[in-house]
Amino acid sequence: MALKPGDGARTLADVALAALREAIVSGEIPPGTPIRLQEYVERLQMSSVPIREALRFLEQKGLIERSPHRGVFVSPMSALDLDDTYRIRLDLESRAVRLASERMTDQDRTRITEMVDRYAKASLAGDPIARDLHGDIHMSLYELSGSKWLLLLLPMLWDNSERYRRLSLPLRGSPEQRIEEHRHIVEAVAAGDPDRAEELLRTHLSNSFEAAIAALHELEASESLAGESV
Amino acid sequence: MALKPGDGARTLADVALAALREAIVSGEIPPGTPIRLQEYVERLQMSSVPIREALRFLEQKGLIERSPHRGVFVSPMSALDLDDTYRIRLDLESRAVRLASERMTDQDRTRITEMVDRYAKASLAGDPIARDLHGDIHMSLYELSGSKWLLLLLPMLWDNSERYRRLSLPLRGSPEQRIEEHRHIVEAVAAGDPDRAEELLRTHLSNSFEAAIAALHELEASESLAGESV
DNA sequence: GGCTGCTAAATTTGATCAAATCTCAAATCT
DNA sequence: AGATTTGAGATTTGATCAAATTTAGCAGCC
Repeated sequence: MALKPGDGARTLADVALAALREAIVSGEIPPGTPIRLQEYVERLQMSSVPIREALRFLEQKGLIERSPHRGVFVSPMSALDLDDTYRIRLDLESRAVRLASERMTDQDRTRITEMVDRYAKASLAGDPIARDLHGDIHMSLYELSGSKWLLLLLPMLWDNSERYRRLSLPLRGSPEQRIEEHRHIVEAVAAGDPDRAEELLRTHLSNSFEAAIAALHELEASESLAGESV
Repeated sequence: MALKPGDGARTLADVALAALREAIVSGEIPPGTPIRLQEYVERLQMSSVPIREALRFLEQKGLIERSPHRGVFVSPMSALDLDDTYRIRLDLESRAVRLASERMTDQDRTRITEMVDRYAKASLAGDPIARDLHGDIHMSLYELSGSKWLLLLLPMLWDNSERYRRLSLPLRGSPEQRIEEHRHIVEAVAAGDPDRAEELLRTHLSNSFEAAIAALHELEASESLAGESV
């Protein structure tokens, strides 16, 4: 068992949730794949109850789709879905950084600046922890918005974006530009400049989107991704 | 049991979900109230398993909040939350009607126009079914957007808005204006005019927001709503 | 040959029971 | 007296087992 209750998670359902989310986001379980209870009972070494709770959660999160009495399936990926995800994310994440820009305390400023530093260091060193730190930065911006609903909605879109982003990772060049993009966004937020923060964020997301689209097309050209119609 | 699997719902968990959602949205269970498993086991005449699954779903939907080993609580309501909800809803629902405007088929046009007619009739007759039809109209617009993610995110915001809207119902005047607002929005969407559809929608939501704010202030003046900090 | 209906296996879904955790008040210690 | 510990009751959480549903294969029929 990779994680036990106590390592941040308080219940087995939380453990199952984290494991399933990671398996889906990483692409380990490809789109369209059915998630069989028995398989994860064995793999996660727990009964089906917490796993089923985690699946209900993930259903409303948009990562899986349920067909009653037939099972749950990893949500399909497609260029349309990617486009849909990013357009909405642009709207909401813009709002988030604007709000964050207007609410920053000194403590927030030092915390998120340090976070970017750690991310930069790990990314340049090729440390795989950089992936988590990258997520932490964006999550922090969501939190700093002070909006309950942005904090609920944006992680849903983030997780879906992340599925495409991981596809594009192998194709990416050096990390310097991406580090600078994050540093500049955070600086604008820390400086309390919503206009600049929003503009930098939009550019950043657009770049990220372009990279994902390219990776996706390359992939769709060869194999055809599982595309169950809902 | 109000609903059995077969009346639209395929599983008991769906039944529990519908019942709990309605109880929360209607205000029957006030904000801050703990939802005790045993109580709903008896009330819904089912074991705790499907109820727990429904609760996980509602948690990610934003209607309840969980405290591990302590229970789940109905999410608090506040002027800030109302404001947060409506601002995001304005962004996303605007996008939805714009997209819908560009995708309407003849079949869609007749279907949603008939829906507005039924809503108008029921509303003028004081038939309580009008409430459901009102929801159906907005849900249809979400669906017609063709966006998976809007269809996932907007009902979350809708449900939360609905909690405030129900508060404001007693204070409202005649339904004629609201009927016309919906008719005009749907006409603009059916006519394929995204700009006009968006503008009418924004006005409609703003009016709805104003009514809710007024009702909320009236209420906050007297009793204090349960306000657990998250 | 192709279609229909039946049976068995696999799987999801639900019920029941047991364990773990939290709450809160009474008891003990300083 | 005030603070800390302990223990009983309530509640959530998890495991196990049973029921219901779907699916796939196969026999029988037109």
